[in-house]
Amino acid sequence: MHSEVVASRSAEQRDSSRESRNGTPHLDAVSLAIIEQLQEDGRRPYAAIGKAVGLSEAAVRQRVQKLLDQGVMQIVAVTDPLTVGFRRQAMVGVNVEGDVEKIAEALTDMSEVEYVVMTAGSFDILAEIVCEDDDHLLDVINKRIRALPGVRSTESFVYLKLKKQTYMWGTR
Amino acid sequence: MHSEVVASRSAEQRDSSRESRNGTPHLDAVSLAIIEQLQEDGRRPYAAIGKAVGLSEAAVRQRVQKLLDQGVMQIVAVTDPLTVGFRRQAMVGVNVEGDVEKIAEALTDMSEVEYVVMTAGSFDILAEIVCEDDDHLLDVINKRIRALPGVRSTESFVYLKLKKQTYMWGTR
DNA sequence: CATCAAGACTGCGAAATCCGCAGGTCTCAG
DNA sequence: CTGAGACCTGCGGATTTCGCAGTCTTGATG
Repeated sequence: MHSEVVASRSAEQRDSSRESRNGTPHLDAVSLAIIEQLQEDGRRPYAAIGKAVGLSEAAVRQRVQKLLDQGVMQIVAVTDPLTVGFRRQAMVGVNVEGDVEKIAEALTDMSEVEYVVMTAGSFDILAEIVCEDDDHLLDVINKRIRALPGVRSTESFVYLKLKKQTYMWGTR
Repeated sequence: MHSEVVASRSAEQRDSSRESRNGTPHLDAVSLAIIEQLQEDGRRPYAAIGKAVGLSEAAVRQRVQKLLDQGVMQIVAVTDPLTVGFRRQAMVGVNVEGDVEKIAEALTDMSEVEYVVMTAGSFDILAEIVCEDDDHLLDVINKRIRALPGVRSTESFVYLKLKKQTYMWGTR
């Protein structure tokens, strides 16, 4: 039993503050294991996590706090907005001429936009938007997004039904 | 201060177990407020939530437990897999001939697939996949997804950079 | 080589939180 | 009128969280 992550301490343990080239903090195996635990249950007690990854309660607590502070992970409640009820949701593919980053930034600033990712392929950006109703959705897409200078075209995919939503990478 | 959700108790308070036509439980204003609290911080103590929404600690605890049991929400750690490091991620649009639901089901069963949604528009399904590396990604898209009987075509959008990821609907 | 600073872990009380459970209230059905 | 169901509050006891002091290792410095 006890699938501990031994990690032998003298190894690359000490470098969880080192930065990799893209500016994001390096994560060792123990932190990954902690994240996995919290992907299963965001409220799992530190002591239980510690037992699972082979660390003391206090150490886990310090690591989790750092991961949160660094923005590497967040512990939140997630729902399917459609299930919750009164919303319209859609994915919007955007084509940009000029500075893609700038458009992505503009989308990020919209409160209706939950998710923005820059992609390779026939869209430059994918953005997920959550709205009150059809009118609101229409307004955001046509009046706000298409109006951004540099947006060449958009294509919308209105959500009909969410079938899966997990956060379990690493756990396999 | 104290943005309490009064809810007057005699009103539509008593029906949080009633089902709306699509089989999902009805949520009253108080449960929504609780979810909002947990969208800000998934580990917020029940007593603090109770103070914010005007309920006792025990009542909040019971409601949260029920929301989790019903699958209306989950409390989890979320990260950007790309930030965490060693992964390739992509959104795949799928066109189906025949039973869309069945294909969606098949995608749901794949561990690399994190997110599946049925949509209206030029794709029938959007699926987000998380992979170890390019080989793995290629394998999943070409060998596994395209091989499903009923999949007419797919189009992939490889993630370059995640710009935004929030869970704050309702909080605005 | 001795020393010092930084980073990470452990141990440990005190304070806060979580948890189960025993009522109490209200509503609806019979 | 009565019972069942749903939801709420209050309350101890068990757990967990929290802050902090102390230890150990690593790496830089004189």
